[in-house]
Amino acid sequence: MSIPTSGSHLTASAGSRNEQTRRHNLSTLLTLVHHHGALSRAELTKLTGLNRSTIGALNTELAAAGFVFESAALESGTVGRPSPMVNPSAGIVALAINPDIDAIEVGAVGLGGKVLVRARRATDSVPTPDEALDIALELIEDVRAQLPDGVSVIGVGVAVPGLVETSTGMVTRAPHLGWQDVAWGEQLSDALGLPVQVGNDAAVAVVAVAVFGAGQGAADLMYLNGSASGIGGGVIAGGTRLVGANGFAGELGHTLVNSEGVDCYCGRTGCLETEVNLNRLQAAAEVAGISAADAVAQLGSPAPEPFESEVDREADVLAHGIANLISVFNPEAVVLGGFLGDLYGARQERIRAGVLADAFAPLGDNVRIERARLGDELLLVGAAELAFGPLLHDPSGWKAQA
Amino acid sequence: MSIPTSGSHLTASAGSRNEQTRRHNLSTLLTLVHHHGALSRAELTKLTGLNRSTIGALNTELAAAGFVFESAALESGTVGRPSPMVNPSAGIVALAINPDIDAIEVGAVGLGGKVLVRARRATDSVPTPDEALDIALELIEDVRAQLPDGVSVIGVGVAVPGLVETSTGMVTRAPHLGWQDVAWGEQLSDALGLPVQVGNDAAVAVVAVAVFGAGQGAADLMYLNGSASGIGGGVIAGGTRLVGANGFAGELGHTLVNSEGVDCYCGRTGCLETEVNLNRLQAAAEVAGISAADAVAQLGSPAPEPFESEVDREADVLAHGIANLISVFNPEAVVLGGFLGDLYGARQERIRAGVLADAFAPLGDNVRIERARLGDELLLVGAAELAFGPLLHDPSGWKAQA
DNA sequence: CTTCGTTTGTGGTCGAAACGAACATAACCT
DNA sequence: AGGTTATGTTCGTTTCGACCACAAACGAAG
Repeated sequence: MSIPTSGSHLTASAGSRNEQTRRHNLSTLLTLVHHHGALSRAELTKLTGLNRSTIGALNTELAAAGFVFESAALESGTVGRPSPMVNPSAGIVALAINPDIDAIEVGAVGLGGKVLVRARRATDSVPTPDEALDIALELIEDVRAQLPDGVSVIGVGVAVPGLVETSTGMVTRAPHLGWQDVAWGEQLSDALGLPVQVGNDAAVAVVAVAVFGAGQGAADLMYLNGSASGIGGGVIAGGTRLVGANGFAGELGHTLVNSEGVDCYCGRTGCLETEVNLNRLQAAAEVAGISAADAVAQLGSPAPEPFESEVDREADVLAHGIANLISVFNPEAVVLGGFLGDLYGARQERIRAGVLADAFAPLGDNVRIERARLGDELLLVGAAELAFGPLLHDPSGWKAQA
Repeated sequence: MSIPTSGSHLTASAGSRNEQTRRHNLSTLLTLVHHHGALSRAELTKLTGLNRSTIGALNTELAAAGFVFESAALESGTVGRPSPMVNPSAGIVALAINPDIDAIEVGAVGLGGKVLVRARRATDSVPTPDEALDIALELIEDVRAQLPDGVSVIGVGVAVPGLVETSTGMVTRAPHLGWQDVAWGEQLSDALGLPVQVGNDAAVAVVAVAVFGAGQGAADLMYLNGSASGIGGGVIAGGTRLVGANGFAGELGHTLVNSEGVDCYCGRTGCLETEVNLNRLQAAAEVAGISAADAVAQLGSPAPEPFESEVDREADVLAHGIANLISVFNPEAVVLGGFLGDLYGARQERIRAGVLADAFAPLGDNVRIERARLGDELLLVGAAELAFGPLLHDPSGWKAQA
């Protein structure tokens, strides 16, 4: 027996130069510190397998560029010379924007993934692209004004509820916003003079979950988010987000869960999102004398029929759907956000048991099911991650700007 | 707007040494030549982006090790000095083994993916692990005897119809063979004194499809294979095989296609494999006066009821199932093998139309649906690829043995 | 309480590995 | 013969690791 080879890329192509090694190592180091938080130099040496000298040199370069700073060692209590900590610099900031149907939200996120400043403006109606752009620019001004002196904004990440062409920043189709073929990324970039990355909100969220949220550390992860507009989601497989040939992979809301179910706008019948559905939950709540607005809050406590049975039904269908997807992806963790998280909170045992009963024998046993943790910061953190991408990928290319 | 970042690994960790560059480049070159076939040095230069000098040096090293050989340039008809071709050496061979319920098959596959020699022995009953091992060893002796002098066997790849622990070569559970917790890989390795890699047959097949078969060149690919024992499959996503946390991802035969369907042994109801099923097809054939053995052959030609309707039904369900999976994976190509390939051959338009009608709007349009091409060589080529893995990953590590 | 050994880790210099640039040359077409 | 495309070789640059000297913590012995 020898080296296992699974997981290697089948399509080899790009050659590697000598200087790419440096780029890769700088990227690795900065990414580690950004995702994991402060790490000692000794820990970095162990994690990367690189030589102390090399770590030292790389570190000096990152510190000189202002991306990290060193601080005194923690009081460890162990023998030996203490190793200084390498911290992500909070002076490096990404702006995150989330235009949605009822509000525009903007945040400033520091390297390390902490949200430093937030601003939100509710809108009376669904904003047009131009309105959203104007509001976003105003909010950005507010946010930047609140940032301490000396921070440098390295870019902007946008999370849009719709299909996005990531390479151009074009919003191809955002049905809930009513946007179509809008070059929002380019317009924003022109107005700000900053690089802008645009992504789908679910795709952005799953990255946040994987890097800073409940899915931290899992290389294989499913994220399902329930909102008024349906169920979105995303998948991390082998440490990489599942993208698909056209960037549309991971439409988990449209997996079949009940052939006898309700017709879905996607043209099919009995999709997960038509069967596990916030509107249906709220409708049942109102019949039971609970206001639609309180439906989610009431999930935990005993409630009159038909609300109780509807909650049970949705929990069962959700479990069935998760089990179905587990046999496809064999994930390490399943993270539930939005009202799916609330549903799970209220029917944890029922859903867990349903998944175990339904999933292919060995797969269900080891799966970690969890609620999303980052709450309303999820999209901001994820969008910022989009903006941090180029920096993390090639720190040396950014030295000039810092 | 700037560099797109999708597809990058979220979990950075391993540092890169200077010598890894060489390993990576050698690997890239050898993999290109192995997968793509003979390439000129100039083409290699363009594909890898490396310097001519470097390509020359790498090439010399690979040739010295005996993995490739140079030959005269093709008569191109273009101006300029002709560039010599770099060919995969057929003197480097991997052995491939496929123990199945009714036969053991062994093949010798050369670098470049060509099957050089095959041997097969049918068994009267399902072979025990020991029986299978003995037969395999005999067949291997036959095969090696037929190989020309001077070829070197670099390893063995095994495709097993069951769950496999790839790191140890342990067959955890192979229900159709009735094997459980068999250290087949280790036994084989001990008997032969060669490195042995064991993999699941579907996983192995999808790699063959992606590298040498109908899915060639597709970075996002779904493969579905129909056999008497059900529907197996695998997924290539972003150029890598979908593995999952425990190596069990891609159980595509157990996605739900009909909640009102037949109970499946997996515990659920209406799985793709219970609804699109060879036995049901054969049963319908017999009622229609066609022998079970001829059922698949009759797929193309008009046939009496109820066979005709059963074929239509299975085609429709297959289309529905494919559409469902397309919305999850957004693949570039879908490849159908076994009787699914025959079914597609007979009902191509119907299945295509069904997929288009059912799939999420933009996703179905671009998908290439194809029949598997490598036929009964598929598993051998795939298993050999398993054996080639370590060599392709690190050619310099193998120089000594050549 | 001081001292000294042990442990763990940093800093700096030097050498080795690997790739790219530049120049000279070779082979093909028109 | 001239233009075009490609190879081969030498030399310089980049980058990492090995090695040696030294620093900072703990703890045991005097």
